Amino acid sequence: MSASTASRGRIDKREAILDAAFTVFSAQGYERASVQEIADVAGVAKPTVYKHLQDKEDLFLQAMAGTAEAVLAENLAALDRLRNPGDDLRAAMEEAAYGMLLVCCNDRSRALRYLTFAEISRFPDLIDLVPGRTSGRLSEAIADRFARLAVSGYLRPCDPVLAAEQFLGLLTVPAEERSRMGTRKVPAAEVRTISTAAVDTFLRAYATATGETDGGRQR
Amino acid sequence: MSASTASRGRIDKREAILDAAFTVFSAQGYERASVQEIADVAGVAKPTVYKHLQDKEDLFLQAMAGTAEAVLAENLAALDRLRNPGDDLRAAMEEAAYGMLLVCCNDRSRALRYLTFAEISRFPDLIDLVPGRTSGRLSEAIADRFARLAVSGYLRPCDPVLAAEQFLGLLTVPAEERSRMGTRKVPAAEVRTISTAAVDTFLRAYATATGETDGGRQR
DNA sequence: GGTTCACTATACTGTTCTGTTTGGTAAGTA
DNA sequence: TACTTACCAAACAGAACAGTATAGTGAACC
Repeated sequence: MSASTASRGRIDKREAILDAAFTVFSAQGYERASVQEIADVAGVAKPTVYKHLQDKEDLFLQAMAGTAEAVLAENLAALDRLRNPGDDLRAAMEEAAYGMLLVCCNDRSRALRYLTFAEISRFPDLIDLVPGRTSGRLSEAIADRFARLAVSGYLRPCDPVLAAEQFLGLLTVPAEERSRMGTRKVPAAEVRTISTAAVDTFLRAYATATGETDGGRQR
Repeated sequence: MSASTASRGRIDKREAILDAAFTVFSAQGYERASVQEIADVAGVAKPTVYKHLQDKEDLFLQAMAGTAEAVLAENLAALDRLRNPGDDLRAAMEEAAYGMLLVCCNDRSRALRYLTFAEISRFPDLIDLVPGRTSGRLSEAIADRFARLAVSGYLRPCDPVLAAEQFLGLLTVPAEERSRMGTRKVPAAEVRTISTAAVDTFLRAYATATGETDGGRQR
């Protein structure tokens, strides 16, 4: 169990390096982050990093792409609650919204967003790599759900793409505002309140009588 | 009119330096930006920069604070249209929304936002300096307007702070999504469409019969 | 036993940057 | 004329870092 014997796995060092890279990059930014520190955090020597990844840029892009993929998967999992809304559309939307907002508020997701903003001008490839695979894809997926709901008569006829973007706006902006740029941990109860309010506002604007037999009012 | 004779103003070199600093910082990021390049862009020698500003950090923070102040002023000017909504609340909101969204979409405003995200972890002071003075103050100002409108019976009773955040979400998220991280110039007509849609959704959710005698429907 | 492979630790090269210093120029004031 | 103030261009010291090279270790395989 000594340190040297712990050179257990072989190939998964690459994973450890990419994880450490995302951690260090998100804490320090691309320029300030040093490959040596990433190696230290990964528990690996610097030349090992260069054996697995081409250079610092490659390291950064791979780490970002991997994290984006993971965050998107979490969001889509939460959204899946809307695939079979059942007879209570509001309840289904609230669950999905709460799930997605929890994902958006967690540290990794926020770090990914901030890092993308930070480095987009130096790495234009990030456009397709990150927002294209997270907010963009998520927005499309929500639009798909809304289109179905409109066809089924739960929502009034509307542009589903715009509706999806607006829904995300109702959801994320209040949460982002209250997190004070990630320095304040938004408590789960507040996340719940925000997502409930987002669904309420959205349904007041988009629900049909069919979809909201309770009349679209709440509380 | 030679270059040397152009050493016209004395004190406004500071202004030129801060302007150049914001330009270079927003293009390169804090770490990558070099003081030498900022001096070149400002048309000034490097030691002159250090005569006016303490060090690179000071240079950065002053440039950010100044830009934040300017952006907030533009936003508040657009919002002022809501101070006397007149008898057509929808028209007033559309004008205010369009004005604010134009500000949010311009290059300087976007650069300010992205730079803040980028450097927030290295400069925690930015929290009070930038979002505290732009989105935060703007959100408060909108909440003030909404509170008045609710008291006057134009909007239904609601939490004005949350309503303001939601309104900003409806407005900014669709625009941000379509700008593809600032790489796509959103045409003015699309900005108009987005702001109209934001107001429409907002009023469907928040307007009273008093406020929208046309029944809250449009098109 | 010998070879290969993945790794470690350390050190080196070349570059880049900050912040300062030096020496000199031009304008404004007494 | 002498003095001050603001500026310039160039060079400097000190530090940091990317990426590579060197030398050595331990396990797996033939």
